Amino acid sequence: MGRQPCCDKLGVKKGPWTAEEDKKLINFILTNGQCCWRAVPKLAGLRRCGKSCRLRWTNYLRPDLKRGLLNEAEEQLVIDLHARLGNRWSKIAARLPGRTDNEIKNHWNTHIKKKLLKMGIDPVTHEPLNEESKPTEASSTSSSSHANHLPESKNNHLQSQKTDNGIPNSEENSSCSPLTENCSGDEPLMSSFLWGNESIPPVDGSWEFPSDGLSFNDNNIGLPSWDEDCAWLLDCQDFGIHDFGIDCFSDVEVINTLNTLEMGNKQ
DNA sequence: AAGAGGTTCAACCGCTATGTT
DNA sequence: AAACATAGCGGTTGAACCTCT
Repeated sequence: MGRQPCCDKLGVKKGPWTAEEDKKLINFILTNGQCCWRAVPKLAGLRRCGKSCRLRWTNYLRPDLKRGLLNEAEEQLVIDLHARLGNRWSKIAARLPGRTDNEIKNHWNTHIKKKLLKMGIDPVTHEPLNEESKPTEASSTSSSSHANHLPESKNNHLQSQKTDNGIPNSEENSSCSPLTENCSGDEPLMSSFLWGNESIPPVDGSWEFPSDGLSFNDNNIGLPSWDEDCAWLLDCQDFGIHDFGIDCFSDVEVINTLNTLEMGNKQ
């Protein structure tokens, strides 16, 4: 059809990003905001495809990203949402603040799939693998009644309940499932930070990022969305690792970003 | 200690959806 | 309405890392 490639293949670098490239991209986006990814590489002085820049930013450099493995509450939420939405990773990720679709997809394929299989649950249909499948020893520690928790999935998987705007109504069904019941878990600090004393992840609107741009939790910092106004970011120019727009983000966001940058600098 | 095999995850690719002209 | 441009999504890949023998 003669459609142009997303970028000029000649002279476009591929493969892992260097700390220097990361810095350039971060600096550019903090200065100019997210717009026109196709133009970003040129303007930011990167020999990368715009697509690659977008991916790097959304999956790794965004200041609001959480790092590390999903905790059990998040994992359970992913399972529940997957039961309703299927492999719509971006939709699932939209319900988990600070997590990316890529991260969730990877976690699903490497951890959750196996976990479900071990429990005798088909990770695709969320139904028991066979009528008489019995949970293994290991799985019985997680749940002895996981099947009871999943039936809702069956129908919703094919015909997910959606609100008027297309967002599935998970709130009303987000009952604490067997896995979640175990979520006292490995990361009590993280869990308590994320969900407070709740065993159910808060899937309320205040945590949601609008699809048209990042809007940090305005309940606590009252920042404009990135699309509304990026002027507040201008002071972040020429940042060093330790002056990365500290005031702009919540503590965790700042820590995440600093960690990201510092990790990058070690490469 | 070292090699083999398995696992993880960042990044890429191709496709689709949506917006613009 | 058609053609094109761009953003975003989901599947796949491959290098780095880990574990086992």
